Amino acid sequence: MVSDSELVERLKEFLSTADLNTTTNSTVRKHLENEFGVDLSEKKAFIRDQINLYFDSLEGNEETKEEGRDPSESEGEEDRAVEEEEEKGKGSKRRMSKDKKRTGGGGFSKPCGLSPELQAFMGVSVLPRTEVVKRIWAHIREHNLQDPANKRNIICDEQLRSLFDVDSIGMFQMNKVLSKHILPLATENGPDVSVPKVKPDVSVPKVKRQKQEKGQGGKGSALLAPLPLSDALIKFIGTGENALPRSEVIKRIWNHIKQNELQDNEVAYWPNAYLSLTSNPPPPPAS
DNA sequence: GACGGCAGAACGGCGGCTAA
DNA sequence: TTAGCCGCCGTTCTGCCGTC
Repeated sequence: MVSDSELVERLKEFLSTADLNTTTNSTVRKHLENEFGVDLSEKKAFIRDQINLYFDSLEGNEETKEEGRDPSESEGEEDRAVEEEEEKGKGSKRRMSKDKKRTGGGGFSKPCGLSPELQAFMGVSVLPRTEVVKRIWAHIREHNLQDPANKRNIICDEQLRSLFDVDSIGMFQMNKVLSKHILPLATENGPDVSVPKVKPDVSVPKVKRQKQEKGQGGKGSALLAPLPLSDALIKFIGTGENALPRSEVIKRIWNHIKQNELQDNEVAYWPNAYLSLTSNPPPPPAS
């Protein structure tokens, strides 16, 4: 087996001579696979990281070089490549993902508790969802459990059957069923009782769903949904209505501010206490 | 035709953006 | 200021489209 250090060394050598405008992660990986004569598909992430590190180090060098350069010459090949990509409207996702790289273990990287069945399978009680999926796929490949006719179908062995309770399962269904085995970790304040999101109609493709939702008011529609009002707010509104959309409440407050000339230099000096929803509103300040 | 790149499905949470 | 919306994150493979 090839060591990581050997991989990195050859990767750098290759990148230093390769045409960076045409070289991709997979061409680098294939080159290394040919060179070492081994399958590096399991090293995909590692190779990608090393390529990113290589480019990061290049950018660092470029920046230091550019300090003494004519600013008009500072637009390097990469900038032009980015501009070209933007013109084509392609690659935005990839660029965004690099630029907006998130830190911290939120989302899928958040450690989760595992069901007893999954614990038995994984050998640990806490793992991030991504790691669970990764390990299951490693198990699938190791035992050759993919349906040759349709590699998206997984033929369950005893271990997987104990998890999924079926003889075969689609790769997407697998994730769905896995969610039953991935549990929120208990916090200091007790178990995580966060309310699950209301699931959209999964029979409709995601993009179509989004378009439909936009068509029905889309963004901001939630702001138009009537919300129950506090006693103080009901008293303030003065019409007896006990539920109003948030936007309507704010509109009426602003009407009140304007009617009573409570705004000074674009800043409403209406004291917060006056708007307090837990106490009787004091009279507005005398002008 | 070969190849590269993207979309799509499934999941939950974070952070930026938006509207009033 | 605030609640909600939205995109992204990682992982897998297939199918489609564009480019050479």
